[in-house]
Amino acid sequence: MHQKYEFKMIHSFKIHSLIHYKMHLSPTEENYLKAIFKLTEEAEKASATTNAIAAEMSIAAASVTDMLRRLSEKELIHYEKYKGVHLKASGRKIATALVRKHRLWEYFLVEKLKFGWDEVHDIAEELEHVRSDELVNRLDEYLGKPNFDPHGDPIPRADGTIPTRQLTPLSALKVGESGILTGLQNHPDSLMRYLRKINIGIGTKIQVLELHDFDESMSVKINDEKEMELSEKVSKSLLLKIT
Amino acid sequence: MHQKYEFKMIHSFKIHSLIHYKMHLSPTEENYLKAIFKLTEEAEKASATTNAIAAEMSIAAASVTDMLRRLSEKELIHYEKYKGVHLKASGRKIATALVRKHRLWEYFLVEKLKFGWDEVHDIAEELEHVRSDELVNRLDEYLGKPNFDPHGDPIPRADGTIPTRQLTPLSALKVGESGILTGLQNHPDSLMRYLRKINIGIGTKIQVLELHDFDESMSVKINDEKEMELSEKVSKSLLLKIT
DNA sequence: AAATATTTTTAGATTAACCTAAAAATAATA
DNA sequence: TATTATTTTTAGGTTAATCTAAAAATATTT
Repeated sequence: MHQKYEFKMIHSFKIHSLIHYKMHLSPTEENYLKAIFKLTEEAEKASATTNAIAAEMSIAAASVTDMLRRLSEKELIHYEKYKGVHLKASGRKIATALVRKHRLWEYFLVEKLKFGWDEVHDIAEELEHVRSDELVNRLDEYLGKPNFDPHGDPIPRADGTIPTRQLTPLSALKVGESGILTGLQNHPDSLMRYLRKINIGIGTKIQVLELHDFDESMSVKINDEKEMELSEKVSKSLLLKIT
Repeated sequence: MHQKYEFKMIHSFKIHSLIHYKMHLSPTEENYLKAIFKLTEEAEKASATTNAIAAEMSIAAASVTDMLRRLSEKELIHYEKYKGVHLKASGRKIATALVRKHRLWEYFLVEKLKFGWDEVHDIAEELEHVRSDELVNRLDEYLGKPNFDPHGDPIPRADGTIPTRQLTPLSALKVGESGILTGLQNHPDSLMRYLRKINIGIGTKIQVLELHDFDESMSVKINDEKEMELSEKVSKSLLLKIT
């Protein structure tokens, strides 16, 4: 009898640290990993603060602390009290897979279902939590294994690597230079609705005609046709492939 | 001051009974409505019992009672203690919309992503909870507004109506008669994997060659080519359009 | 109709994910 | 460096959705 209990105790270490076929995370937990990914890897910061995560997710800081403790127990993040947080390899893997799913679904929504690029974010936010590797792979195949989503953001590949390109913000161009709009620095709804309205999108050719040093705005020519003014804020948000 | 409070009290009735632009339900609540729909409308029963719902959803009966109280408060179901439950119009609307979404996604998965018909149920179960009317409508359009899903089940239309057909179970056919497999009485995974294995699917022609009254099994000819034996259980599950 | 069996509900707990308010730790400033 | 401000954590509470065990209601059988 005593032997039996001892046997049991010796083997009572944490199982999930050995068997990690597939950890089951709630959509909420996945969203935390995504937020941390965005604040660290994508923004190239060493670590994310509790407050930054709270702001990113629009929840109270106390809730974040709570969840960080739990994600830390699951070995998905590296977290020390008061010291900020970053992803461990296992957490990064899950986060990139989520970004991959999100951007593939956005591609599907725009290319196949003909949604506008400013309409797809919230829907993809839900679709990305559907759990099926087979689904993602077949979707990828069906869409022709795209490398960039409708906003020009890179779509992480199945192996976790992320396609890159050399892009230049429109604001860095000199008079006479031109390029093709290929990505955005960031994409708040307001910017995307604005670009849609003035008919600028991924693939649009933009040439700098004139620079106004008073407010850093510029006059540009769109697709060799229309002329227009772009503010500093907009020109800094547009990433071009130089032609 | 007193007046002000009185004014407030007079207007403090339940708001959700007036403003029902779009009630926000959790996936869990949606699943209860779907289960009740399946047990009443689809099975043509007057009402569903607590135990039946619990069995359908694989949860404890006590949990069901709890939820029935809450769905009843939201005016989605008609529920009296110990008397069983059925959907109110508002609940039925939500349930049919869910079935519509589920079956459209199944159609997408099979027709576009080339999944087998026995692989799509669980994935569609998640996809059906993605909340966007625009998405469903565009998906419907993209798929060519299909009326039946890959299992032959009717896809409810946007207006809530459900396409119908006159189908006959294979078990009711006499020797010599034949038809095209057009639907299934029910579709447990086991049946679908079996049918896949023996190469029978929607559209397959089946002709009765011989009836064996010992066990109610039958010999049939498949697509005018292959002969095989089908058990009573299988022949009762296959719904044909008589040719 | 009484006894027994079954179904359903109630009571009381648990867990995840949030919250607010207060306390503690860290960072910034005088 | 002492004080003040900010950030983060802790403490304690809430709600949704589940559970088990016990009680109550309904149904079935003798």
